[in-house]
Amino acid sequence: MSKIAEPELLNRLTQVFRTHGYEGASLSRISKATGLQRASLYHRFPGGKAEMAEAVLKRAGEWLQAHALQPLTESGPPERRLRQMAEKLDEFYEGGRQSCLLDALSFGVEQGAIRDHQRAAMKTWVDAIATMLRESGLSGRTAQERAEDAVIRIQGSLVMARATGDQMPFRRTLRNLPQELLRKPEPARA
Amino acid sequence: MSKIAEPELLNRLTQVFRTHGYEGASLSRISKATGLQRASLYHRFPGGKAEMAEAVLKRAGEWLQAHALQPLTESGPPERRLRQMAEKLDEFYEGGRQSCLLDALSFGVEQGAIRDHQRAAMKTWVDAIATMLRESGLSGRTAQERAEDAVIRIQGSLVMARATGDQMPFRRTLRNLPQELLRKPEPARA
DNA sequence: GTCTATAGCTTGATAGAC
DNA sequence: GTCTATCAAGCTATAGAC
Repeated sequence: MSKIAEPELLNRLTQVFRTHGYEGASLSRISKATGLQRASLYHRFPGGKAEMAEAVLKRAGEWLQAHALQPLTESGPPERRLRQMAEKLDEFYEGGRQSCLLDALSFGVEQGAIRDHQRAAMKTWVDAIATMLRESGLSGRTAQERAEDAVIRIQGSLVMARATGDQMPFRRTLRNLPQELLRKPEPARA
Repeated sequence: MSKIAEPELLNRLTQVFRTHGYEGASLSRISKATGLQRASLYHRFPGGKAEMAEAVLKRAGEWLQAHALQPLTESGPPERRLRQMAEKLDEFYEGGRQSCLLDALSFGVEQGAIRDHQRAAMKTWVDAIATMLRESGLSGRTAQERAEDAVIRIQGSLVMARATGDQMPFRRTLRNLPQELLRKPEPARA
């Protein structure tokens, strides 16, 4: 009878996929984490595990867009906007304790809707930062490369945090991000 | 009768773990990739999949040490040594087409020997770069942070390459690494 | 909308022949 | 050292009661 609220259900699903990856996110684990039996999960997600992963990716993308990327489009000093993004990312990844779904779901997933969604999410993220950097006066190419660098550093520091159990590199990366992205471009070397 | 050579066996095992992660590396897939039946695999690795993963990690660590990190300790200009490391990493990760085991095996693996091995490997890698940067005149703290940054960027660019299918960010990261690591430290801002 | 029960396949792992 | 055959447990997914 009582229906578990969708947001909380997705939160718990997200947690499982982040921690165990796609193949490791068995229905047993999902069932235990959500408190729903297998059949109930299939009622909510007729497409099974793949649909659950898609829903989780979709929701994460929406959260990131609404909370981390949206501030980039607002007014105010560029550095401040980037700090707001960093703040939200720190929250999203729980200071480095949580993995990124774009990484966790990149193993053991055949090409299909999930992979398409991942690719699009990565592009959206990079584009949002690049657009903002261009508006701050950087050239198109520099903006694009630095935006990619930003996402690369975030992803890499999450990998390192997971491998070492140390959150410091992730937090330092977030802290330094605004200055690194906005620093004056150096002229090409001889 | 005929025994498959250990190096080639480990090559194929590595390939499977890199592509599918730990849980996705099923014995069926491993069997198909190596041409050995389940029972034969258990003859080589009595500890089963966990022992295979450990062997693969051990070998990858040795390769990295011998080919990518060892040049850092040799004589010659620091930038040249770093370029040699980058060259070997490009080879190791096949220009970004291959994942890092430290990432692939960080999902769905409980704490134990594999995790210990990962943590140690990450530390060895960072330390080798940091030592080299200190010898090049950077302060201990700057050297440590930049070494962490280097590994972070490599890992992150591999994640991005996998998510987008584009190798360019990975190659650019490797190309810029030497200059980024050796650049003159900026004085702290007001 | 949730449940129990179950189908059918795949998993990691083992026994024993050659 | 490799194989075939097999096991119990796990897996995803479904049927049908409430």
